[in-house]
Parts: sequence; structure tokens; C-alpha cells
Amino acid sequence: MLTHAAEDYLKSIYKLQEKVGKVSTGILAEYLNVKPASATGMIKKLKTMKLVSHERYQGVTLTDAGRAIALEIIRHHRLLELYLFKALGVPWDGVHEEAEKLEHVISEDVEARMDEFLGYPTADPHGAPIPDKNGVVIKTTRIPMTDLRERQSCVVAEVSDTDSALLRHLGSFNLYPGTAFRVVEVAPFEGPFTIDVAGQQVVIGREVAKHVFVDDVQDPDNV
Amino acid sequence: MLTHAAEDYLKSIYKLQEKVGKVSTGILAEYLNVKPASATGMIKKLKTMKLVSHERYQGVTLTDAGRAIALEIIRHHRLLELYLFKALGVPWDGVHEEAEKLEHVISEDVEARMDEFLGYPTADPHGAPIPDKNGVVIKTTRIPMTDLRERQSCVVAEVSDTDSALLRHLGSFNLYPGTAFRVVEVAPFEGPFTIDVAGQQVVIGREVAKHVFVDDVQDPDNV
DNA sequence: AAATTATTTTAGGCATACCTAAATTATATA
DNA sequence: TATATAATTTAGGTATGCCTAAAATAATTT
Repeated sequence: MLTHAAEDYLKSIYKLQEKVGKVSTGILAEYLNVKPASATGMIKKLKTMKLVSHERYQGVTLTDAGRAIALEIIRHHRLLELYLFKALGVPWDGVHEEAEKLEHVISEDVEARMDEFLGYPTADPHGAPIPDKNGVVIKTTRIPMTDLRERQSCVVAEVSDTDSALLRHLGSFNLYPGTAFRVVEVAPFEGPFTIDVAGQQVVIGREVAKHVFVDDVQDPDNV
Repeated sequence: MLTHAAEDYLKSIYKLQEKVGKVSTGILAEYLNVKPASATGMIKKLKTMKLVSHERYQGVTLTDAGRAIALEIIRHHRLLELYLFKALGVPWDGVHEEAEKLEHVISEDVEARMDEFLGYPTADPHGAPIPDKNGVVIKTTRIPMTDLRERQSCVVAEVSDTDSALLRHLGSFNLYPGTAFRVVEVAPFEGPFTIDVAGQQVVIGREVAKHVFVDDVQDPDNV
């Protein structure tokens, strides 16, 4: 069996691979809040287990076996988040931290029961896709909110799950996955977005908008 | 924060203190499946944290602070068992193992939500009492089934939770906490018990009966 | 009381996973 | 191309928590 630390490394390598492509030791260490030397050590260990490929100074890549484990952990995490949210009413800005601890200890049996209870869901409370039991992830188009132009409408698809304060902020405007909004105004010089959510006008700073991803972008009818 | 190992030691010391009174290093080590030398090491560590008292060769005792932590962990464990059983349908012979891992990582917030969902219960699926938030345990009379005599009736109060096969065996006879039965026959020379459970006659071996504790013992009406 | 047996503790090792500091290798700049 | 800078790896150290083997202490038997 893998240690929790090893599982966290595999999960992080997977996420960074998705986000930035090549995963260097330094990037990985920064992401995990450890020193580069520690990352080197774990990478060597994972390599002996054939879970990653690695050539000195060239970055890490997951092997098929490593990716399978990474996706399993991510599935645990996201199912747990949704379960805590729906079954126990844990606020969405708290589920990430909680799931982070539980993902390493939950059994496949309990996971399957939660999956059934939730009706085999495909996204967590932040809109992130839940890999299925075989590690298959459904990828959908996700446009950063910062790409939107004035008068476009769209639906929130996903938001970053790590910053609890950001989530409370977005929650206060009802900006959950599934919520539709329309861009009223984009202030010039990288300024904030004014949007219309269910008839209410709300100002979203650019730094916040960078963490919101949308779907179903529609240009105004009267062009 | 305490390590999982330290929490397990405190919990075990508490349980052994209840069961056998004085807790020696050897007994503790055996209970935890570690060597006596390892137990000595952890006892020293817990002593520096003022969670146990210990004089060389004299056994361990929990301090008030140590007992509070032990009861907190036991509360986590038993609430989790009941939650897994009631909310997710995990069979009662599986909840112990599962809770054993979860008890160290569940937050007070999630625990409070499970407690509310369950309606502030006072016993786990095996009949063991759930300490309240302040560490208060309701103690009730628990007579070993082996003390019963022919024709007495009673109600199952509690069964050992650690042996999964035993639990499946008892479950197959519906011998859950709350189930009433009547002793039909006690075979001589430490032999098995024949009991009547809801009209069905069932034979319970003495070794099994040692792990069943009962309540509400009534002598036959026609004495 | 002395000797044997059992229990407990000390001493020294191993693996995990982190750290800092120094050495190495790669990359960018002059 | 040589040199400065940045990234990565190696080397050596810390803490946890387990182990075995040997020493110390306590309990039991003769």
C-alpha cells in the first residue's frame, strides 16, 4: 500500500500535468509546500515503484499505473466533497479541506455507497469532474471568465476549490456551478467585471474572475 | 496535535483500564499488536505530554487530559460506526474497521453533523455507549450471557465489535442490541446455550456467548 | 534466601518524510 | 564562449514509531 505522502505526490503531479504540461521538481515542491530536495527524494521513490518516469533535470511524468492511482485519489476526493456537501450540509468552502484528509482512508466499499447515494454524479460542488471507477474523466470546455466580453451570457462551470475565502465570496453572489450570468461591463485596463446574476448586478474583481470558468457562452441576440 | 499512534495508545489505555483495571506495558503492547519496548517508548512520550502517569514497572494511568482525549476518539469511533451503518448501509461487521481509520481524521464539525443526522444517539451498532461531547458516558448494567440460567429472558445490550466473523454469526440469528430472547436450555459442563429468538430456536456456543452482554433479565413468570 | 522465570526498560537500528547546506547541472547573459 | 544565475540533486541531519537484543528489575519457585 502507498503512503499518504506518495498519494499526494501522484495527485499533484497529475493536476500540474493538466495545468502546466511539464512538471518540474521545483513546481511540484512549491505546489506541495515542501522543499525541492524533498520532492527529488519522493520522485526517486515513486520511480522505483514504476509510478513515474524521470530523467535528472527533465521533470516527472506519470506512468499508466501512476495515473490510475492519481485518478483514484482524485475520485475519492471529489466524491467525498460532494457527499459532505449534499448529505451532511458542509458548506462548499469547507469540503475541500475535509476531503483532503478523508481521501486517503476511505474504503472502496464506502465510496461505492456514497456514489450510489449521490446517483453516480459527474461533478463535485466546485464543478470539477469526478473520474469514474475506471479512471475515465469527462472533459468539457471551460473558458476562463476573464475571456468574456461585454454583453455575453454564460453558465458557471467550475471554480477553484482551494481558497476557502474565495469560495465564500463567490457563494455570497450565488456563483455556484450551474448559475447563469450576463456580463454588463468590463472595466478597461484589466479592471473588474460587472455582471448580472438573476437580476442583481455584482462586481467581480479580475483576480477573482481568474478562478471562475464558464460554459455555454452566448453572444447577445441583437448583434 | 497528536499523532494517530498516540491517539490509539490513549484509546487503548482507556479501554484496558475499563476492562482489566491496571494497565501494564505488556498488556497494552499485546492489545495494540506492538512489542513491549515500543509501548514503553510511547508511554514515555505521552508522559512528557502529561496525558498519562507512569512509574517504572508500575503500569500506566490516564490523566484527566488523557482521558478526555481518549473519550473524544472513542466518541468519533462509535458515532462513525453508527453513521456508516445507518446512513450508508455498511454491514455491522464492517463498520469497526472502517471507523478505525476515519476516527483520526474526522473534524468536529462533520462529527456534529453526523450526530445531528442520527438524532444524538447514545449507542453504536454493537450497543457500546457513545460518550457525549463533554466525555460523559452513560453506563448501564451489562450481564454476560454466560451468567444466564434456563428459562430467563432478556434483551441483547452489547456485543464485542472487533471480530467480524463473530458479528456475521450473531447477525445471522438476528442477535442485535435490542433483540429479546429467552434461554431454553443450558447444556451442562460449560456447554452451549439454546435460546428462543422470535420463536426460532438457536444454539449459541459458549465461546460466542462470552461476547454477548444482556440487559433486562427476567425470571420466568411461573416460578 | 537463592535461583529461576517473567516483565519491563534501555540501547541501538530501520524506514518514512521532512529539512538545510553544499555540490552539481542547466540556462541565460555579457 | 565564458560567466553569472537558476534549478536540481546529493549529502547529512531531525523526528516519529516501529523493531530486536541485551540489561535491569520484579515476581515466583525451590
